[in-house]
Formats: sequence, structure tokens, C-alpha cells
Amino acid sequence: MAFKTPRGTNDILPEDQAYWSYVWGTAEQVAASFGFGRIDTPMFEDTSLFRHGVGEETDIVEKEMYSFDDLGGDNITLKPEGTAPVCRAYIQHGMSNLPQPVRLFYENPHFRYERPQAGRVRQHHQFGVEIIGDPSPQVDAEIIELGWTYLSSLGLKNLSLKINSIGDGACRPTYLELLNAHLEHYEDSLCDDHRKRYKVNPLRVLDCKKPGCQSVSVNAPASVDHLCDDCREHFELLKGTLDDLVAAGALIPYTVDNRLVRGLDYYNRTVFEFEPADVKGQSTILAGGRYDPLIEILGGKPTPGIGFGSGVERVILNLKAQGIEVPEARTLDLICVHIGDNARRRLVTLAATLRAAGKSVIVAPEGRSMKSQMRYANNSGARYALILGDRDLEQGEATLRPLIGDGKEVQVGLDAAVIAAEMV
RNA sequence: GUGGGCGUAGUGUAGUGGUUAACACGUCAGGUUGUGGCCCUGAAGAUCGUGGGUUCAAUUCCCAUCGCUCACCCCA
Repeated sequence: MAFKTPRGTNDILPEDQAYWSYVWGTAEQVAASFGFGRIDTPMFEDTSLFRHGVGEETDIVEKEMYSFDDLGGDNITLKPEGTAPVCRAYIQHGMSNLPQPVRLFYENPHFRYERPQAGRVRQHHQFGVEIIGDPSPQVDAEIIELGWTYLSSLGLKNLSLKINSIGDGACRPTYLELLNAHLEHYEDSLCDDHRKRYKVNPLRVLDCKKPGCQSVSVNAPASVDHLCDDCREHFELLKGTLDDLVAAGALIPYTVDNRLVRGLDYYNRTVFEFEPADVKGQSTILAGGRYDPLIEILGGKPTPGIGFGSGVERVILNLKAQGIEVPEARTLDLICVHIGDNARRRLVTLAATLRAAGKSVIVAPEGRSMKSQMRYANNSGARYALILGDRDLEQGEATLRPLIGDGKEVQVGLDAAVIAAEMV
């Protein structure tokens, strides 16, 4: 065929929409229950926003951005992640003058040029939340609780929660030195990739799944053991609050995972991740962390922030895998079946008044036998068929026949209010 | 960017070195006179991903290419 969706993109067909509205609806409801306001940032931004915000050394900036010059010569980039744009908006609109912190959520597509595979596409959709302007570990816990509330409201089961602290500007450099020394000592055991690159980003080694790197990272110094006093206190308070939430039944138990790191430069202190228990492939369905340095990097005054992003494609994959049923899309109320041209013309206007009365109505295709129209009505899933022949037109009445269940058909006048009232 | 698997009607599959490529579901139409679902009958619908090669002959064998898919990298 001549045209198809570009690699890594998908049409979301009507039969799949029930999942999407279920997920978006749940996200909006949960976000509202935590007092978050929705923000929509543009689908594209100045490329420099991401170069500065996400970090030049990251994979996203180095090789995954959809960047191009527009006709005016500006270099723009399709949004690869949501946090930097939200922080840009926070600065641009002077939100530091609002009561702090500011709670924002979004749900929109993101674009990354990657090789597609299970749970990974080039245009993916995220539900994301941010709390900006509050350094307290209380809001870290609030964000994590919100993430869990969202996932559990969807009905997902068998999830695990991992948290970690990766320190801050005060303690991370010292820790990285320790880690580097350790990696250098066991350099020969590292996988080929990391033997070359561990000096550039030693944290990545901890995340590596190759046996060699795993064996080295098991005994590697853990960041949580080398936090500065402030970071340690922050982490302890966070764990304490999470423990309270677990005790109150508002959160699943968590584990501290020393090897949990984040790929974006702006993260500090708290990082966390929810994933299905049976891990395989691209499994993380919700992940986030604190990004206290970001607003200042983007030119605002120093302002702490924390948030998460959750991939809707992956969430839906898990909903399907777990056999979770979602509410069906709205069904059709009525199909108008005609016998004769005059009847059909009359049904067109009758359908219009019925729609105005709030019913969903379609008129069966012209030029088909009645049997064919009834078959069509049946396949359409409509609740009722309204049958009108030219000879009924003279009597001024039609037949309203239920298509679901075993109700009896009734004669009705050609009056939208009467017909609507008959459709229970 | 690297590696594995796969490419036959709308969908899911079968099949063979040789006349009109099969089946199921779906679609459409019929099963007489104004009524769906079950059933029966029929029809439409495939340049067998694309290009090249081997061969008297290829959808079937070989190569390339593109696409899909899974995994690595990385990430939601």
C-alpha cells in the first residue's frame, strides 16, 4: 500500500478508544482529587529548551530528538519529555507569584526517535504531574502516592515500587568519585560498552543488565550510603512518610533500589519507579523524581520541583495483559430503517430532532432491502430500530423495535419526544 | 546504531518448483409478498512486501532491499 503510519506511530482506532478514555478519565479524576490543575504546553518548543533542560550529554538530546528548522529559520523540537516545558511555562507566566507549591498535570504526546519495540514507540503519550516550589519530602511522598492512586484506580495489580536517592550537588561528586574508583578497580569485569564509557556516566553501569556489570555493581558503593546530611535527612523523612502511607493502606510497600538511576541530567535526590512484577522488556509504567536544579538552569530563580511521567501505551498494554475490563464506549441509541424514498426523507428530519433531544441516531444506508437494513442495524449495536414505510407515513406512525433483549415492538407517532420517551 | 524472527485477501491462517493460490472470520447480496440475531446459498476481495537471480517454469529456492516484530542501547 502507498501510505501507512510512520514507523513507531500508531492509529488509535475506534475499537481501542475505550482504553484511552478510561486511562485519561482516571488520570484527570485522580489529578483533580490531589488538587492539580491541567496545563497543556505546545507540541514543539525551541530546541535550546531541551538542550539546556534535559542535558547535552543525555541520549534524548544526543540522538533522539525530532528537531528541524521551520520556515522562519527557528530550530524547533517536537517535545521529547514534559517536565522542561512545564518549568518553562512556570517561569514564563510568573507562577512563582502564585501560592506555592504549584500543582500541575498534563496528558499529551511525546516524540523520541528510537527503534520501536514492545512498549516503545516514537510518538508515545504520557500522563505527567509536577509539584513546583516545595522542597519538602512530604511532596515527594505525595507525588508517589498520587502515582499509586492512579495505577491502582485503573485496576492494575502486581506492581512494584522502587525508590532511591541519588544525592545532590553537595554529595554526588564525592559519591561519583568513590563509584569511579570501584569501577576502575573492576574495570576488566565490565561489559564492552561500559568499559569504554563508565567514566562519562558511571551511574549507568548500575543500571546495566549485562552479567559482568551486574556483578560489579552488586558490591559497588551505594549512593544512599554516601549522602550529605541534608540529603540523608530528606531521604529518611521521605521513607518515614511513605511508611505512614503504607500503614494507612494508601500505598504499596516499596523497596530501596541502589541501582535505580534516571537518564535525565536534571534529577537529584528522590527518584522512583513503578513497574509490573513480571519484568520483561520496556516495563516501567510510571517513573519520576525530584529536579531541584531545573528551574534555575532554565533561567528562573532557584525553585525545587518533583514529578513523574507515566506512559499510556505501556499502561494500556498492562491493562490488556491483566484482562482488566474498561467501560465500553457509548452505544448507538437508534437506527432508522426505511421502506421507500418518502419515508427515508421523513426519517432524515426525524433523526435530526431526535439528536437534538440527546439521542444518538443514524439513518440506515439508502437503497438496501429492509432485511439488509435490519441486519445493518443489528451489527451496529444500536438499541432500537425505528421502521418507517411509505404507507406508514400516511398513518403518521412508525414501528419502534428493541434490538437488545426481548422487548416487544410498539407503534409510535412521528414525534421525536414520544419516540425518545419510548426508548428507555 | 547493533542483532534475531517474520512478510499469502480487511483480519487470522493453510499451501505447493508447474493449469483458475485454499480455509475461517468479516463485508456485501439472496433465502418471494414490510423486520435483525441462528442457519443455508452466493458474490466481491490477494500484482503471494518490492527488485533481481537460478530454472523450461517460482508465491515456493538464492541474494538484495523495504516493512513489521522482538531484543540490546536507552527510556514512559
